[in-house]
Amino acid sequence: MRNISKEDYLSAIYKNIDSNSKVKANVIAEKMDVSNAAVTDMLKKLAKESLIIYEPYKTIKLTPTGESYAKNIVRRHRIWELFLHQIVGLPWDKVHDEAENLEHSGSDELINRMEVMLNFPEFDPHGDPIPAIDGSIPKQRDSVSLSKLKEKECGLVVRVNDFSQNFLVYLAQIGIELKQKIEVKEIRSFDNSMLVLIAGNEFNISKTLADNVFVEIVKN
Amino acid sequence: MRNISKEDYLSAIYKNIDSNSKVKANVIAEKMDVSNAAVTDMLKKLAKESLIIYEPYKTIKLTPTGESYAKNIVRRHRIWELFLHQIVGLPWDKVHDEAENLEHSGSDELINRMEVMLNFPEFDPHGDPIPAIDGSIPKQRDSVSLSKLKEKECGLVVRVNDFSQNFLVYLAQIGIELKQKIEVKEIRSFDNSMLVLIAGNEFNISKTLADNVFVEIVKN
DNA sequence: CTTTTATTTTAAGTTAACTTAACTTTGTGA
DNA sequence: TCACAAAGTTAAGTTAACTTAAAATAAAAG
Ligand SMILES: [Mn+2]
Ligand SMILES: [Mn+2]
Ligand SMILES: [Mn+2]
Ligand SMILES: [Mn+2]
Repeated sequence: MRNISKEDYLSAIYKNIDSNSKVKANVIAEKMDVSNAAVTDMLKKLAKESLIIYEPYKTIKLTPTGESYAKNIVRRHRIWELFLHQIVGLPWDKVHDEAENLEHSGSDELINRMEVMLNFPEFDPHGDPIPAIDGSIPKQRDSVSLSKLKEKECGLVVRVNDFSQNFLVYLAQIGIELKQKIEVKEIRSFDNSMLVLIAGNEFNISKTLADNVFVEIVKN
Repeated sequence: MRNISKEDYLSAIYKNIDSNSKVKANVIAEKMDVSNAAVTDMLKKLAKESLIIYEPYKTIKLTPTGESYAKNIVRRHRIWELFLHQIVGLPWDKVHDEAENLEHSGSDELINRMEVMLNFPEFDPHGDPIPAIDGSIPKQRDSVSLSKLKEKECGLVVRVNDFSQNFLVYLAQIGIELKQKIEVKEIRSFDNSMLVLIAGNEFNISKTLADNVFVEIVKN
């Protein structure tokens, strides 16, 4: 049977690898909300199974086996998210929590079947790429944080961080969704909040909000 | 978070209550493939939570709370089964194993939403009743085991035991599905096998097979 | 460099869910 | 009715996944 705990650790490791494909144990402890000691414990187990490369006091690296294992879990998670969104009609702010459990259930056969139903999708409801069955990752469009745009610039929403359910609910409320066009009208330099135009309506958004929305810059 | 083990015990207890609403610990151990000692252990925990009534060496009974808890799990299981069958298109022999894991995931909200998508279904793909959200159980049509029919009698399939995947695959192969009409042409008394007519084709079926198919007797 | 702080590991202990082995209770059938 | 098999419990031990507290190491800062 699937080992939920190990799967969650591996996927947390995968999602937190830095530019040097390394992860600090520290970060994992925080993301998983467990003690550092628990992480050390698990790292030893994962290393014993050759899923990670681990030496005391060093940063963690995934082995090729570990990486493909991790990618498979991320794949399951994101396919579930998209399935729940598109087929079941769950709003994008609810899919992450459901998928967090569902990712550990469902045979590969079921996951693949859902992938077919969804017509081999490349991105989940938040714009994150869905690893294919062969481990390849769809290329994402070049994007920058909305907070990087200058006045008068325009962007198409490519991805949003699903870092808080409340955040996603609010985005939906003001009309921010994938592919939506956003124009920056004004930037207030004292707090970096922005006045933006979304589908004909103006909204004032905080720096924090803008930081977590990623857009592809477009003309006009 | 949901407690998978406890949920599986409760649902096993529920599904094995006899005519006196009692269960033997023994039976649970077998169904769950664990030792009797493990069952005793769990029974104490469930009793401490007032989910069952338990006294050493006596048979088990569900409390009202325990019963509604158990029914909820059965409900989840069967809604998942039907969802996988109708929406995802999984064959009826595959849905049980998937649902066995999925039944522990998915918020109540998700389960209810699937129920709506399925238009408040009353029976799962094997003809077992799906408890409603209020705990009520759809009434099943009067049925008898196919093996009870006499020569020349006819029945409509109302329910099948999903006791083996292989069994379900074979049923599908010979055209036995819910609502299918079956006519008994001949019975061989030496082994109680039957020659039956299903959608224009004749098949010889064993007593064991007939034992696990339940039909509503009809004229003609 | 050396001190301080942050990170990581080790040690010891807990809890849930199991196991096997030994013992107790119950129910059956000669 | 009593002997014995079946069912159930207890005892002792294991494993996975955690905890806190203390010790070790690494990184940062003066
Ligand atoms: Mn998870
Ligand atoms: Mn997502
Ligand atoms: Mn289950
Ligand atoms: Mn079923």
